[in-house]
Amino acid sequence: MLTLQYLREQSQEAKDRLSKKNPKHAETVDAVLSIDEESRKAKGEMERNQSEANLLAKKIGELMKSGDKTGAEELKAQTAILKENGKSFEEKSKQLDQELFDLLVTLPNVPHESVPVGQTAEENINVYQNGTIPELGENALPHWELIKKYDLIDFELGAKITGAGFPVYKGKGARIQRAMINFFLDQAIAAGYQEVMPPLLVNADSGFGTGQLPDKEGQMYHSTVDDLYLIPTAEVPITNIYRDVILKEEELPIKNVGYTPCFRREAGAWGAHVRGLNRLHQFDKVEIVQIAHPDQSYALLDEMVIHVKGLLEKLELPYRILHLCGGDMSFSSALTYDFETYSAAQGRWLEVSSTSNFENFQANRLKCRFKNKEGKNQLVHTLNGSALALPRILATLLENNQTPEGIRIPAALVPYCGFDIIN
RNA sequence: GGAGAGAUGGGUGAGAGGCUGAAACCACCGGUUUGCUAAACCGACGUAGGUAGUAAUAUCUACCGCGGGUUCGAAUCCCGCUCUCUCCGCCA
Repeated sequence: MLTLQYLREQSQEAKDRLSKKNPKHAETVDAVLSIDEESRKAKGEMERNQSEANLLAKKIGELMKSGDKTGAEELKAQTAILKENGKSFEEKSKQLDQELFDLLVTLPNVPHESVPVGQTAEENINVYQNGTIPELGENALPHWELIKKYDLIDFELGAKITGAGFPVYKGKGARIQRAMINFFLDQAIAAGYQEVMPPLLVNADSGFGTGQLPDKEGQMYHSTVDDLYLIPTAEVPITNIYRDVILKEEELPIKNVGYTPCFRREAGAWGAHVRGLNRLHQFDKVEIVQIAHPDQSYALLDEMVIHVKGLLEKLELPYRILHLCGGDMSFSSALTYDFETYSAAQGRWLEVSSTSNFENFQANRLKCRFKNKEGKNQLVHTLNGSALALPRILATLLENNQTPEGIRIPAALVPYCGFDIIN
């Protein structure tokens, strides 16, 4: 959620930048500002009224104590009208606040000035590419065929137990999952992240804190009996650790890493290109999260990018980094880099990480602040990135590393797997 | 699941309709003292929002788990909810 202060003080800049995401937002900004003004006026009236009532109540108290009952009764009569007015002022103010809030939550984060102009994925800018794309030849199999051939994952079995998109990993398929999780966690810990293992279900407050609610409710599994949501990413519980927290400046940056399964309904997203591991309802991901000083957040974003690059290079996978254009960015993000690996048998780039700076957009909802040098509470910046999401890494790894003898495991993973080939 | 107790500022903890935005103690911060450290003493010390001012600041409003209610006036009384603790039951 954008801060009112920013919209008031930099309304033109906000409008210009929001137009990169969608030109319609400029109108919303104007509407927000006009309601804000109205709301402040209403609050002023309400507070003056309340101030008068408080004063009278005090006087009545004094009269009662000195035994002047009739004087007290006279003043009491005067409070009736104030009370009546107070009610209507309060109602009006509440209504305006609600309107303001309802509009404010529809505004996405303001894109960073470097964000490319564009509406679709085609307009993202390829800022980096590394690794060699293997020549697989005629008989190369897509990962869903390889999975069958080597009996690594059973999609039908998962469909029987739960439904489509809930795979059952078996044998070396299960072991390589566990290996990747441990590898990714160890790499993050070595880079200075503290591991956390958060709950997999969250309440509505947490969903709001990171921006899943109220808008993207349909993307999460919802247990209505207890009003809890299955997490779509570890970002939600981990970032919400810092909800309603005032940190010390010297505690920043906070770096957390966590492995969790992620649950996504992916409503409406099913269609072409979702075979095999390309899109699942449940998948595993290691997520890195940072709570940062605003002055440092972009330097830390670069650091996160370097971390993710390191992982992909250790896995020996060809990848590229996209600087997302305004129209392709998520609601909460100010700047996002997507990492894609090239899955050679499918001949496609697959998104395996999304690494973003949210600036104070999430922090404003979370009320996560730090006490700055002037002793004032200031919103932190939040960042997060996948490091990494497993299924498409596995898909790429299987496809790119297939040989007549079997699937070669990259050296970095061998100690974690306990085997160096799947055959 | 049943019974009981509780939730107050960074922490401990008083307050039981008006003198309480909240005692006291501890921590933190600033200062005095000091060879250094410590101690002692003095002072400041919650959050959010509005208004005035370039600003330091002043002033108003709200907040004692959350949401309602009673009252001229609520941390304090009443109702609902959430959470914590203790005992019993069940249980990986």
